[in-house]
Amino acid sequence: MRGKTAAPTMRDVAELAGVSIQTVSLVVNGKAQIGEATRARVQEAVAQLGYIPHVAAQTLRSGHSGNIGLLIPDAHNPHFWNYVRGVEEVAVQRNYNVLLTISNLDPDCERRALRSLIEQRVDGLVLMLSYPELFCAELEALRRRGKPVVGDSSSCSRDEVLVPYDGMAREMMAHLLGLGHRRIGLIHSVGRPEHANERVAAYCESLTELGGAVDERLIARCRPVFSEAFDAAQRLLDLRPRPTAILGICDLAAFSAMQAAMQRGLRIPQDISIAGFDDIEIAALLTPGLTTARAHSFEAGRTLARLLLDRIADPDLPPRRVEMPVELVIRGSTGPRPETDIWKEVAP
Amino acid sequence: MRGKTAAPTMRDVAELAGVSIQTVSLVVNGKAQIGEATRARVQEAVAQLGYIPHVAAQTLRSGHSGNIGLLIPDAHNPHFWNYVRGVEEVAVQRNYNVLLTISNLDPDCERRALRSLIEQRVDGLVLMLSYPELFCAELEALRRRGKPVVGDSSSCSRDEVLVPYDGMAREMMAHLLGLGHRRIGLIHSVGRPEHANERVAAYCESLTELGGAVDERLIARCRPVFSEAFDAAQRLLDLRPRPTAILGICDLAAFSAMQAAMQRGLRIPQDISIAGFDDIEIAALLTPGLTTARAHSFEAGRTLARLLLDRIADPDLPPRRVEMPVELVIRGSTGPRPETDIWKEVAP
DNA sequence: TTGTATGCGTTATCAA
DNA sequence: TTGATAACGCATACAA
Repeated sequence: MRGKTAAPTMRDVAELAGVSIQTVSLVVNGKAQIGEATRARVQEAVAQLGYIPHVAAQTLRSGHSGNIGLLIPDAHNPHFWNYVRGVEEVAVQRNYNVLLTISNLDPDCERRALRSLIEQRVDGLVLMLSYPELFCAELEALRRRGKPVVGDSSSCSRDEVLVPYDGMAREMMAHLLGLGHRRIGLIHSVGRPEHANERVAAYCESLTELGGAVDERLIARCRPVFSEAFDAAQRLLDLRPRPTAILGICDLAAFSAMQAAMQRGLRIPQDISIAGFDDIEIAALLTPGLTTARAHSFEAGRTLARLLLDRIADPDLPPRRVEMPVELVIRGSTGPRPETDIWKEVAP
Repeated sequence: MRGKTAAPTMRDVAELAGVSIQTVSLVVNGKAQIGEATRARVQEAVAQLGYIPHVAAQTLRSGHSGNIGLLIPDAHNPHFWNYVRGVEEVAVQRNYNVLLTISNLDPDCERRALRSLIEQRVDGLVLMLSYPELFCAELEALRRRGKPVVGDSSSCSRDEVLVPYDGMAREMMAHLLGLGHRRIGLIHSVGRPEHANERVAAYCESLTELGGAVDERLIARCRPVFSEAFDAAQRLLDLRPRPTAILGICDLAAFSAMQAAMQRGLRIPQDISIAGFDDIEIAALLTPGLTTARAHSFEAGRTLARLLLDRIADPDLPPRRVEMPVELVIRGSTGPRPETDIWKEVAP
């Protein structure tokens, strides 16, 4: 009794109910008017056999799979899980499944992930590509085949969700500058140097607009791994004069800065201010709470899914572009530049 | 030029290369020795057309889909994302894809999720069911059809990964009792009352073994949502005598307790000790670091995937059961019971 | 080594 | 309203 029992098919149901396969199909899909007696017999047979439709067969025949593909770059960052939650929620509401792939910021991973989504003939894709320039051919092929793609601005899709990191970064810098900070460290912990460059640009421009020059040493570059961001924070804290504020390229980077600062006995925000981007859930749970710029990632995920599913439903829809609002969340981790400034600490 | 172009099939490749479909199949799958010239022609045709195999057709024909299903209960808890990361990593290594579903601790969601995984004819399932008793029929049907299922102990699967919450809870209680704590609050924030009952039992037994009685008011029950856990913590902190320690049923619950305590100006651990379970990444990032019992969830996810894929590869393997180690992680959030005990605060 | 034929489970087209 | 039949893209058994 260990042998595999094949799953029942429509044929089995049809035989048991004494009808044709076509009738079963119509009943199961509710496609046509079926005599009450027949419908009941079929439904009973379905229940009795435990019949469950075979999606692969449906896909092969009908050309649509009921699955959408989702590719995220980094499974360590809660920010991206929020996207996943949003996409999944909307997909399920509309009777779609989500095929999740994670590129881990690696080009080969990303290629394999994208390819496997295409092999699966997903009905559409939500892509957050780290290496979009590598996949122009694939994306073009998807377009030709009528498979919609949505994503952030890097995905060159017809529909897109814009998270205005540029404006968010400017407001954040205005906040810090308004508190009197001038030596502001930036932890640029990203998958590749080009990432988040609008945030870096806003950082630089905000500083130069005040007449200052950008001190390159204040920009600490590293990979998006906690340990590296922590080291980057240490390097910033070692600078003399020490920065009076540190801005993380994301909340995770800001956390590592908070921890590095606290380990040195620095008080936040009395001795040093720290801020990040994204507003992942724990930003509010830290002590002090982390000042950040909200990326609305859950809502962005929901929106991405909606854009995608709407386009799947109607390919002729005009292109849409949804811009998330800029929203600074000021919490306890930022405060005025210390009166007793750190200049004093400069070694002779 | 907006019309959909159908994806090329093996037939197209065969025509372009001037060979039969069978030859294309052999080349693509590397199944047999093919003449060098023929192989080259086929590969060129594949590249030229951008041919990508159609998984649904392969599934239909071969009976296996190359996908495994994963069901997690709660997308808000990083603990479960660690499982996802682990499962995904191993799956990708072995050329499987992951179909992710989230039940959100809701029975209907869970039913729909499980059903859709079955419809997809996934080759196996990693299930973390919240309502296993509702799905006995489905699980039995999967078993009959040779679709392996792995999961935690609730899934009644042949292979399983055991996270010894019982032992973890006992060690945690020993740690707290050893620090002198006797009035220990427990935040039981779970999807349904039965969940985590081994932890509750260990809590109660550890206390009674010392001769004390369990004060039911010290067990604060709520749903696994941050706001509710926070309220539960408030209730515990309102008790007089106030507990000298609070144990969260998971790190997230412990966080809310930390925040509630800090908002009242209580110092951790001088005034109150706080501990949790799981050791999610941020536990180490908080100030103070959170004492917790490591659930090894990433490694557990990897193990689950390995068990599943091994069984898919060889259904006759003997059943396996992997038990994760008990590992307490003592950080700064727990300390000796305050000398100045809170008894003093008792209202007359 | 390569080609031909059949069927996987379903849907769609056509007849009845 | 219902039934028979073809076709979706691929893999496999078998023949050449």
